Amino acid sequence: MSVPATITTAISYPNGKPHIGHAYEAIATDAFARALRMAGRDVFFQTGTDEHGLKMVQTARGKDMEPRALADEMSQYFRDMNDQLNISYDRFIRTSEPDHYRASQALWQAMEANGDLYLDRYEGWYSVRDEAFYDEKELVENEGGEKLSPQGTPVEWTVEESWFFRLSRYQDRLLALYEQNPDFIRPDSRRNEVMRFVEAGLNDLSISRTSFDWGVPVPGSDGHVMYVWVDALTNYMTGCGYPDDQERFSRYWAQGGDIRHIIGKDIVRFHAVYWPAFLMSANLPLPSQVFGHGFVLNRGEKMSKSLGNVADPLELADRFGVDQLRYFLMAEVTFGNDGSYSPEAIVLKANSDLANSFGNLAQRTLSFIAKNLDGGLPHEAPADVDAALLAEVRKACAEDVPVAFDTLAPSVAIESWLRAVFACNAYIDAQAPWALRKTDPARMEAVLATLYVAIGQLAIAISPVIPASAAALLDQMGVPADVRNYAGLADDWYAGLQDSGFTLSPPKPLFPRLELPAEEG
RNA sequence: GGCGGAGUAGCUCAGCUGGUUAGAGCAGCGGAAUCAUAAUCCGCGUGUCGGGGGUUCAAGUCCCUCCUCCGCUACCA
Repeated sequence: MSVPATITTAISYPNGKPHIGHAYEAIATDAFARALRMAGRDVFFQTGTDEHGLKMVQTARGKDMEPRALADEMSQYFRDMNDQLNISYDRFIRTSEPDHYRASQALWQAMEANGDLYLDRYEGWYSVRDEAFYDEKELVENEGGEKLSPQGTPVEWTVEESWFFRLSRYQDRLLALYEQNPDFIRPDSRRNEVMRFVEAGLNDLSISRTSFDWGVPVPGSDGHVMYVWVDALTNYMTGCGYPDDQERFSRYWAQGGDIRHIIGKDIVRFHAVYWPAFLMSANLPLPSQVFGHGFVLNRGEKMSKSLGNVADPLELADRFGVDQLRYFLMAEVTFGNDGSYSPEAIVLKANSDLANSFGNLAQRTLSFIAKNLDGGLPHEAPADVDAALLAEVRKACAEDVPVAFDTLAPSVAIESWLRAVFACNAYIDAQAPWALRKTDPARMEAVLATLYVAIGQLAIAISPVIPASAAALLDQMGVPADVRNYAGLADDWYAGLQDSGFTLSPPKPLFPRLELPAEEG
């Protein structure tokens, strides 16, 4: 039996609608999860929304709503986005759910039992708008002598009773964790940053609030709700059955298990420092990897509401196609680096790779078979060139692509795959079955059979990235569902398909050519 | 200020512990083919590898320095 795999996105804070960054993370994680399943792994893939905290309270107040009602409404947008982008999550978690309250409180009590929590006072200049305390020296004054935060928001001297977590105790254990597990934080640039941060010394962390009540209540401490990050991070374990479902928990959140968090580079510290410290304190297993991916920029610029360049991922998916968008983001952006997108870039990439190279390869091959063999499958009679092509395709699909996905390098996976696609196009041109049709029909069939197998392999291999299109193609080709995985690449499904008397219908193009967008106004 | 990353063909980027004429994709130019979604295939790059200096028989690849961009972090009290 293979080791179970747990993989998660960060949970999204739903005080605004999803933007392309949310879509990017969901798509990447989905591709990894699908690749893991294709490798035969028992996968648990979770995403969801992080609904507590002051900002939600304030946003709700602005709309004259209750926080919970706002969370209900906004969370749905994220669920819809996931569904429309064909994200194969096993659970969409909401931190407002009862079992999550239970998990958060159990974690809290475990940390408390370990002597890591204490009650103290937190005081300082607090900005309600920023939800943050500032040092005196960070403040600026306006003309009226009123003190403002660096962001220009009003601050007031606030004294708040707060629970603290003894983060300072965990410096050495965290550093040992990073040193013993070089892949715990990836990419390396993020790992370096975190290590420097921890080496510089850790302060205890304020982990409760009394100024609002939209959160998980601190057990046995009336008036306190948990700091959002304590409750947010716990979501990963909630979905794994913590604390009540021991069987499930030991399967998906086990010591030494394969547990990966795919998150944005802006929240690496919470996942790579606070989270393992909480878990150490509670005596629970740690995740095996935290991957901080980059941001997707709009034409190289960071998206912001004031610039008016916030992209709606569903609009892009509508316009260009879900799989086209997925493919673009996975192929064009090196995972871990920032990337850039524009409608032109999406169109260019989708057309050249999907429509022209791969889609057209399938179309020209399948329609040739449908026309010239009445849809009957061509007979194999492999010559050296045929075997060489299949060996190349198989290596790409069964070795290079899975390895790249496993190291969370989708652009590398796609590069290998695309090379194999190019090889097929070169092969069909060199073999020219349209010429063989009159001169050597048997050889023509051998060439077409070779291509049929190759195209099937390619479709299987790329399905984590473009699941719907790949499935549609495999359906057209009659490739059985049970070989649509990495093990199936070694299976001789073609012979079986031929024996079954399968007939190929005239194919329809998979990826319509996209139009270059007119000037955006 | 400290630490770290990045600066390679028009564009996006590969180039591991230094070693044949510095690579890929896209775009561009020329040709072939016509089965196919006017798609495909073949051929074509005189690139100061950010500037300068150094080490070495040999540096994009190591050292120093400078410039630009980015990230993390600390601070001017």
